[in-house]
Order: sequence, then structure tokens, then C-alpha cells
Amino acid sequence: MVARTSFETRPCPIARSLDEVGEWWSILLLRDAFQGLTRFDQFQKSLDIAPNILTRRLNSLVERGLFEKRAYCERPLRHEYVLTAKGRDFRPVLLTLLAWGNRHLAPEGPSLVVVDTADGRWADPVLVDKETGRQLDSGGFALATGPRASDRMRQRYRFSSEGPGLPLVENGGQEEVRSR
Amino acid sequence: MVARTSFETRPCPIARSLDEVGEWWSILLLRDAFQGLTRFDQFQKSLDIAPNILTRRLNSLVERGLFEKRAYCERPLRHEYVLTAKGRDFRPVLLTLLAWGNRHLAPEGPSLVVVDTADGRWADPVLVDKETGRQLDSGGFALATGPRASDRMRQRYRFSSEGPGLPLVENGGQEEVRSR
DNA sequence: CATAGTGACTTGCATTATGCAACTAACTCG
DNA sequence: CGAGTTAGTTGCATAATGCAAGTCACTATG
Repeated sequence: MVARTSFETRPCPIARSLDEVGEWWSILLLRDAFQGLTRFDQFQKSLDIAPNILTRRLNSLVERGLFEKRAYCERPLRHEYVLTAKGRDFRPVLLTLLAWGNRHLAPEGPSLVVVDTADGRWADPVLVDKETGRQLDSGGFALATGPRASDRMRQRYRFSSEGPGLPLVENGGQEEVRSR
Repeated sequence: MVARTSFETRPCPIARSLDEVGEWWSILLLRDAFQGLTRFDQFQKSLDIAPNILTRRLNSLVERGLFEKRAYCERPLRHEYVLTAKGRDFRPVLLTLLAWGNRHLAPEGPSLVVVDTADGRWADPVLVDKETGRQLDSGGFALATGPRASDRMRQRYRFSSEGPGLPLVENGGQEEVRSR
């Protein structure tokens, strides 16, 4: 069996996210849903995607809870695909992809920007800690394994935290083990 | 010719980002590089990935400028794969994927968290405008096409901005056209 | 010396994923 | 009725991914 490897059974949240949206086309479908597209033909025209692939992707996103399938017409039965709360929570990922793409992949200048609607300024998206407002890349932050990390994961990261605000445990050096 | 559709020629920064890192395994390789892995066997063990795929992915990431291939040994010639500045700039995408995954895909609790190393608190990553500190999901921000957007893109977004701070132009309603 | 082990791949083959193009069904409209 | 639209389905071909074995260039050990 050589199906594409599933990351679902891994504890890493990044791997699990990719298991849900990592297939070719999925993230672009989410992008288009954020633009207000809901119908099969809208997505198809926007992306120039094969209908069999589009069907499969839409169904997958519905199954995984990012889209909700709603009837907008009964005769014939017609559905639209609407973002769920889970799907809407994906927006920061899209915005960071957008910022990265603008910075590194748009030598001719940006084609899509985040703007402040009041004064037309272009926003520069950065990640901060919600409570303190401190930038996550400013030093003082690190990744740490949480309470449900696997042993192998614990060996992979320098810090371990058993709960918010609890003292960090510092692990030994990094060993080359599998991230399961 | 039925090669996987390339998004490279599209102006959308999200699509272009996906063209660079959207292949299966690529983002997880970046994750592992952020954890300090650099060598072929480290990546292979961590991900349990086939060596032919790993070779191809590493070479692709090198070609696209996210990794740099450095010799760490001459006899035999051995290389390590090190994040470039472009690769390091991908970190916010990883962190937003992590946050989304923790929120929606970790019913058993988090296995990986961002922590404040000073007091062990768990950070809650949010996206803000760098200059004002305002959250991008708080209202008052929108996506707008930039100076290098295609005409079709302009029809797809409500706002258009020809430069930072310039007045926003409001487009007509959304038409279902192709995002090219 | 020969052998075993390690690391970085390469190769051949099999299954799955993606894409193309034609088709189908259920409608509406002239 | 035929044409057009929408939401798919189907059959087939090529690309992508994965498995497993192999190769090469070393080092270490007996």
C-alpha cells in the first residue's frame, strides 16, 4: 500500500494541520471561500481545477469540518460550501502565507495586501502574544512540548511545559529520533 | 501533459507560496529545520520519509532558496541543509499552523506550545499590524489588490490600493472570474 | 587484509494522486 | 423541442509518492 503518508496519528499540531489541508488545492479553496465564493462553479472558474478533483476536495473539507454544505436550491438540489468556524479560524495561516509570499515571491511588487480601511495604510502582519503584545520573534519565546507530547517529541525540543505558567523543564540535547 | 498545476504564474502571493512549499512533506521539512535538524539522515528518521522523496524535496527547497546546502565534510563529501533568511521568514506560517492545529485538532490537549521562557506562560499567537498593534481580525482591516494585481484579481476583491496610505478604491461587486 | 556499519543517496517498480475530456442528469428558457 | 447552465461522474493517461533493494565512499574492528 503506497497511499500518501498520513500525518494524522502524529501528535505535532503542524503535522495534523497539514493532514487536513495539505493536499494540493485545499488551501486555495479556503482562500477563495474567504473571498466569498461558495458555489461549485465559482470555485471551478476561479481555480481552473478539474471537476473531479474539486468534488473530492470540497467533500474532504466538508468532512473535516472546515466547510459546511448547504442547500441553496431544492429543484434541482443545489449546494453551496460555506466556511465553518473552524474554517474561518484558518485565516491567520492564509495571512502569514500572504505576507511571506509578498516578501519573497513578488519582485514586481504586491498584488494583494492587508489594508487598514480607515486610512488606506498597508498593514504589516506580525505574530504577537495576545496577552502581552510582544512579538513572538523578539526573543523570550520558544517552542515547548506540551502535556500530550510523545516521549520522542520531548527529546526533540529543548523545553517541556506541563501547563501554562508552570516552570519549564529543560530537556537534554537534541537527539535524532523520529517525530511521532 | 498532466503535471500538477503550477501556481507560480499567478499573481496571488498565497498561490505563489504554495507553489514553493505546497508539495507533500515540504512544510514538515521546514518545521524540522527550525528544530535544528540539518542532515539527510536526521530528516529521514524524523519524518520516516522515503529517501528518494527526501532527496527531491531537499533539492527543491535548496533551488527555491529556503535551504542552503553546505558541505560539512569533504571525505566523503557530505552536505547539510540549513535554513536561509527566506526559509527563516517562514516561521510565522508554521506558528499559525501550530496554533490552528492546537485549537482544532488536539482534543487530547496540546503537544507543542509557544512559551514565554521567562515565566513558562503559554503564548497565544495572534496576528497584528506591526505599527499599530491592532489585531487583524478586529475589524478595520481588509484585503485589497495591490499595484501589481491582475485585472481579474481586481474584480475579485472589494478594495484596491495603489500604494500604502493612498485612498482605497472600492470595486464593484464580486464577479465570478478566474483568479489568474 | 576482509567485513561490517554508516551516511547519502540512486534505481526499479507499484500504487495513488492529479488532470483531461467527455459525458450525464436535472433543471430553465426561448 | 433544443440550447444553455449547473453540479457533478466516468474513463483514461500521466505525474507523484512510497517501498525496497542497491551503490558508493568512507570508517572502524578483528
